[in-house]
Amino acid sequence: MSLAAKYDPALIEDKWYKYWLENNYFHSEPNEKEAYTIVIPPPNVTGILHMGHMLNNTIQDVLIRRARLKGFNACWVPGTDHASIATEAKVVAKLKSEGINKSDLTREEFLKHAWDWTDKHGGLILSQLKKLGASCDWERTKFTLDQSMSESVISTFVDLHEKGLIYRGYRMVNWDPEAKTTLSDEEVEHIEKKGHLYYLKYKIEGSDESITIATTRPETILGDTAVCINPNDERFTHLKGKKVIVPIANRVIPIIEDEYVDIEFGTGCLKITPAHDQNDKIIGDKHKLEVIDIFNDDATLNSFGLHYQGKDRFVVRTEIVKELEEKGFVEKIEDYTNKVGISERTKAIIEPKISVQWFLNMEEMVKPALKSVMEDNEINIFPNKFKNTYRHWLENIRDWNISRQLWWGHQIPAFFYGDGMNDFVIAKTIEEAAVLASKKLGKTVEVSQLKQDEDSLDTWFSSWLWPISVFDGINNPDNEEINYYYPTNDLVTGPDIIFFWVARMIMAGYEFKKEKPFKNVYFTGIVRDKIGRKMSKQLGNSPDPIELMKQYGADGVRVGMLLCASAGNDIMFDEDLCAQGKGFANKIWNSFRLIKGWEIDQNIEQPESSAIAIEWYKAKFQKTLVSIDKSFEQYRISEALMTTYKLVWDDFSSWLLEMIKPAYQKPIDAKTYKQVIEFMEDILKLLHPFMPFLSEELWQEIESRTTEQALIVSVYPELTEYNQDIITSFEHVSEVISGIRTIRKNNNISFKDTIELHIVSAKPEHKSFDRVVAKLGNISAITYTDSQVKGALSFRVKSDEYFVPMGGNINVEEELAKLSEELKYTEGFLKSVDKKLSNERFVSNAPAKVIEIENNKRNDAIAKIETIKASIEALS
RNA sequence: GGGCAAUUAGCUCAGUUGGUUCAGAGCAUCUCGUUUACACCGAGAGGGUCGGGGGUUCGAAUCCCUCAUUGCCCACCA
Repeated sequence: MSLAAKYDPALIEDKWYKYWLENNYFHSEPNEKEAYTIVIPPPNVTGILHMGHMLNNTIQDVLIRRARLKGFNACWVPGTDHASIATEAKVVAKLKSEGINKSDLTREEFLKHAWDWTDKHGGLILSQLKKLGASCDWERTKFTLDQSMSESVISTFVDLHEKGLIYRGYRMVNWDPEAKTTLSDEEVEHIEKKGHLYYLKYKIEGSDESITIATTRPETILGDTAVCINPNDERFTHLKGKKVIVPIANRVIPIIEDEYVDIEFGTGCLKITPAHDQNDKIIGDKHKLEVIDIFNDDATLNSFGLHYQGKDRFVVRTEIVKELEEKGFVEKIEDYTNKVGISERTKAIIEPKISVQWFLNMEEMVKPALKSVMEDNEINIFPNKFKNTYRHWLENIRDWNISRQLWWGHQIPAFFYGDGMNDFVIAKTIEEAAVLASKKLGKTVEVSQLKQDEDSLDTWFSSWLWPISVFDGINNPDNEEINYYYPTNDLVTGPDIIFFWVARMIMAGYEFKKEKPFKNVYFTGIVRDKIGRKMSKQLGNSPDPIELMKQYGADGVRVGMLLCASAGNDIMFDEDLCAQGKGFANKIWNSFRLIKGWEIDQNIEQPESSAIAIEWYKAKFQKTLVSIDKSFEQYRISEALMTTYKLVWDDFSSWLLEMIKPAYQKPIDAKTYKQVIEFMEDILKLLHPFMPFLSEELWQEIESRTTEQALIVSVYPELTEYNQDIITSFEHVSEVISGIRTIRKNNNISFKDTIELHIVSAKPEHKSFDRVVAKLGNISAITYTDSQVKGALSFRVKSDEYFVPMGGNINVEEELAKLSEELKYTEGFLKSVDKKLSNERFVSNAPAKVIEIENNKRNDAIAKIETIKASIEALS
């Protein structure tokens, strides 16, 4: 059967993916082998594949496939995350487009819509991963809202509450007015925003005097309950104990003193709005100030907003400034840039808001998580630099606000029997809650008298259990699977979720399993475009991975991604690299085509050149194998790929195949052929993790295989001792061949014309490669001589000299010029080495080894100078 | 405001304890080549005072100081 001249991925990718699935190669069950486990960072259930996923999952698949080949029981657990706020926002938007308001629906009705949406769009991303070739154990696919996953979440909530770590608190939290929910501190991003600093005059009560405060948020004056000065500020000493009148609202509020106020900033005078600013809240609490909340949940003004009631905060800002100006309360307005918090998900500007929320006390939980990473090296973080980030966050951690005013998620298992803030019990079910409540109150409480908390839990409160809960290790703590697969081996994810997810998984691991969740964390870079911008929908600079795969093949895109994914750096993605990946696939394909096209003759002897070529390649392959292993150990995956790339392209295709290639239309000897096929097979094994489709295709093309013999479940090449001398020897030889090619090129000698080669060498130690040199240089005869050849072209490798006789038909001047330049360079080199060696301090301080090296350099240079001089003489 | 990282060829990056092969790789560029696997090819070539400046050392891309630029993280200054 003949192969097409070009590799066409479209023809084979689906075929092999189906084949792998049908034979259940991705599936893992606990057995006697050592486990190698990765849990996928679960993508949003309704999300679609983007370049970040591509990178992330390609790396995971590389690791998993490699582990499988290396004989581990490889298990890659896939799944999706319900992504409460993101998904709920999508559903709300969709309903809105249909004219339905969330507020008009009951919780049950809304959830019905959300599940419909999830069923319709959910899982798309998983099928996209299949296109990429991801060898996940699909039978294990989990969703964070699955029954068992939800039970895990609820039971850990109950557990933490029993331990006294979960509490309800009336606090200032981050409020997202668009999603109408609170957010954890981690879900708030800070961006710089241009705005203004407004200087507003407040009249002193019973006086004509006024005091000027500076604010960036003039609309909040309606919630002011004090004006604060620094007690040490002499400018305001006379105002101590007085009261001021809030403009427009005309409320009378006190002037208070607190050293918090920076005398230097603004006017040195600060308005206090405890309901809408974190710091003001603290000061307010300290001075027992009244709290006036002027906003509704959507950040429109409420009745405290007076005639601005019902209008949006930013509309009010503009309008109130106008009114203040008209009424003469504005002293001046300056341009001012400050940081504002925005919601990570909805991008809405965060409103600090005081409300009752659920919190998890992190103080104790942080300790084992810190220790395992920073002290015990139980968990390794790559790249190392993220350890600092990790530590800093954990050391400064604050309690985690885990409640969200959302419906899509795990409803908090708190059941209220009364209206009081603490009139609740925590239980896994409402029935259990009734029992508990009865006990607590000393009277029978019916299920019907209980009302469950409306709030849901933060999405991360479920995903932090992921490595445990996917193996049902919360509900069923001692089951076979959790014992076998946990702790997992590698976690591959982006550094942007180090706090959200990674740190919390580590905490959960120690809290609920008393054991780390994974041994290694590998943080990929963030995928950027080739000019360094983060990929985003808004910029439209993110290619569609599915389209890319159509264009370059999944293997091509995988290679393209990995080539630019150098460890520890952001990824500057350039589509050209996928083209390179595709080109590489084609190269491999054609190497195989060449081999496959040979006719085999059982009766011919193996040529000498082939025998030595094979010996050399064996050594080279082994050496490369060591280097690849080393790269993987350090998660230098792009390096491992590049090493493989060069092995295949340069060593295997350009050198080995050229060396053993039979003459045109001549057969190849059986011995060489057999060996080359084995080499090809080993190469396919190395390539498989990177390029699973192409490698499996060629593997099966070599000969027909049983299902047990598929490449995906074959055995990785073993490390053996190798001959370094032959590698060194060949390095010399390849320079010789290169020299011959240069001579041919510079003198327009066609490759079809044979030439002769004379060698002057004191120690002809590379003789064993002479047949190879002859073949690749198209040389009719190689002769060793003692003296320079007259009328010949020459070149030198180390201290050996090579002559191509031209029957005197050469440009003597040109040759002389070349030689004298080489001489000049070598003499200069010798001079510098001599200088070094004549430096007493160098000779007395440098280690013996270094001095020996310098001496060798010196001797080589001297020998070379002699040969060049001899050549010059021979020419002139 | 604090911290971390980066700065090496046109681009993306290696360069492990300072000392063979320390100035490298891949891509791109240029020249030549329709040699019988592959033009998604082959052969060859050019290209960097290792961000600037100082210092330590016999010796620095590598260690120290300083400046500059960029990126990221953290932080309640109105």
